[in-house]
Amino acid sequence: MTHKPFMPVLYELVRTYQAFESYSAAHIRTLGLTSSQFDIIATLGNTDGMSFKDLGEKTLITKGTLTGVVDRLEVKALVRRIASPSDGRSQMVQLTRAGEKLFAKIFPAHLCHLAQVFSAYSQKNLDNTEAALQLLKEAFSAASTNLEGAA
Amino acid sequence: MTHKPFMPVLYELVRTYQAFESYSAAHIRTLGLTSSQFDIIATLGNTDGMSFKDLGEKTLITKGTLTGVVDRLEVKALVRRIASPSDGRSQMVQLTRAGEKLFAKIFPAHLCHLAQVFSAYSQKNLDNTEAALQLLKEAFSAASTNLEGAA
DNA sequence: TGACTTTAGTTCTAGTTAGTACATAATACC
DNA sequence: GGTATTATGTACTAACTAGAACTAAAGTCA
Repeated sequence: MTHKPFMPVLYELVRTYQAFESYSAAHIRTLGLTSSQFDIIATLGNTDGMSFKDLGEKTLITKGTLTGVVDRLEVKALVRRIASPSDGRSQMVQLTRAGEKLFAKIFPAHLCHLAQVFSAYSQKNLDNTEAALQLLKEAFSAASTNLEGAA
Repeated sequence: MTHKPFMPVLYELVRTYQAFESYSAAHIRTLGLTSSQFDIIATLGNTDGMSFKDLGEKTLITKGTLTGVVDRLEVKALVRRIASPSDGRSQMVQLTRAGEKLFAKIFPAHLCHLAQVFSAYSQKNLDNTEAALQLLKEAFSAASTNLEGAA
């Protein structure tokens, strides 16, 4: 197996992700946040708050990292921690009034920034791209599962 | 503009990239390297070395980061810095004997690890995915250029 | 030749990242 | 009820990250 026809796909995946990240992060930085911080604000927006566990699952930020990101947002008074009423181990994270205000201001602005990327995309085009990515994601997921089975 | 049909595409892009990164990095870690370090070794393999500038362009690691990654590889005696003969500002980075040996050992192993992801992919499937990603990458690139023009 | 600009790499800062070890709380089982 | 296991969040480490300020070496051009 000397020929590796899948390498261009991986190359494009990485470059495309980096292009997205750099395009998105540059805008978010002008709003005074990092990508991770924006991610948290956006996930908490229009909710009553959620646990670290849920927040980590939605944003794919691991719990160790999440502690630090929430710490910094708490210093900025954009989120607060409150104890879970039902589970003594668990903390809820929710937007403060200032956090909600920031969310209402920057979330639509960022969507608008992103929309510019897709001005030339048809719905069919979007669907195709989404399907291709979904398939690839599942291929990684399946390969990971195979490894676990072997171990 | 309340409807954002492009969001699922971005969601899948991020999840797919993370699935790749986590699948790939877990394997590389068992080989004793980080993803960035592997990236450098793989890029330098089968070359006579290259400048920091070229290495940064190929791996998309920014120069400030690159200094640190190369430092750590130098401590492991896998790469060395040598002054450029033609440019007094420039340093060449090249694999040491040990670095070449490691490259010869782990690069094929990692390709093999990655190949397992694509076992169910046809060539046509690969081509479609690559084309979709390329188009998306160019859309980000075009949107970035528009911003610069506006600034 | 001398002043200005650009380029290459390093240093520094603030932040994110995964992973591991840990304390505490909840649950399961006997 | 008491013990073992599991789950939640925190603390810590090593590494990566972008960005900005800096040094030194080229290049430019008058």
